[in-house]
Amino acid sequence: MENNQSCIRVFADKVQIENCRETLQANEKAFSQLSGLLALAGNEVRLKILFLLEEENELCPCDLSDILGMSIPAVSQHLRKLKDGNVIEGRREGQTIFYSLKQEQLTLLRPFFKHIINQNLKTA
Amino acid sequence: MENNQSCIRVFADKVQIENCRETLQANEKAFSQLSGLLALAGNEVRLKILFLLEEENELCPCDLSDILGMSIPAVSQHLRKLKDGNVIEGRREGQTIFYSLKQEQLTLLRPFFKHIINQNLKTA
DNA sequence: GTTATATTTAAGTGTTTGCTTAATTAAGAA
DNA sequence: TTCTTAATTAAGCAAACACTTAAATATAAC
Repeated sequence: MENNQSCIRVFADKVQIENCRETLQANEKAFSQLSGLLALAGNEVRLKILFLLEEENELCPCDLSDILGMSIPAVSQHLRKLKDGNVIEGRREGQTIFYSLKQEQLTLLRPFFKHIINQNLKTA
Repeated sequence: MENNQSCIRVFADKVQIENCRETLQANEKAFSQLSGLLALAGNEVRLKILFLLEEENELCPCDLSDILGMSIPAVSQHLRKLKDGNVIEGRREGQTIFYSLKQEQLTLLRPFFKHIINQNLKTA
């Protein structure tokens, strides 16, 4: 945005624009956090993982690899992102690590799961 | 996944895994569509645009550029993605194009907007 | 100890993303 | 028509993504 060729519209509502700017600023943190979560869920593989964890309660990378038909490292890297994003957590049992959804983000995620189920009902 | 070194766990629940596979397959379309929408909303700039359109009803690329503090082409490209994703639509008025949310996807989007507002209340 | 299993991490790579600047299209005003 | 404004499109590019294969880590079994 070097060359500010901003199209200063004649009819631009300066007050409205200023209000919007303030709203964004006031919610800065919320936008950043929420978009982060949505970006995580915005990957089809990760969305499936989240959905499966909701349905099955907990699953290990090995199972997910089988279910999703993709390599273990690929799954593991997705799980790491979800863990870093505070969406899932792992519990060790011997050599196996069981991942599950963290309660924290569930409020936001549940509508997605419901939506998927609903779509299914529509098709049926 | 050439070299199927799949860790066939001793305790793996084959029935569970098969059920999961079927669930994924049955909802294939829903996963692809929903992850597409979430990927759109998973970009901070686009999330802000969607939020602003909800609040202000409609806005033009020029206004959004001012509000977001980014170049018009950058905004325009985000709008295009949202339009291609069937999330927003444009209405021409002279040289100006006003974008607004499409009713269609609003059911899924509204919880996000509410969440942002709620976060704000918490902070205040 | 050695070996096997479950998982993670690291390095490499092709693809996608999101911006930039410049060119183009579209409508209105002179 | 020419000029200005609003918006889009195109080309280029750095950064992020999502996989791959190979190496490393961690626990359990022998």
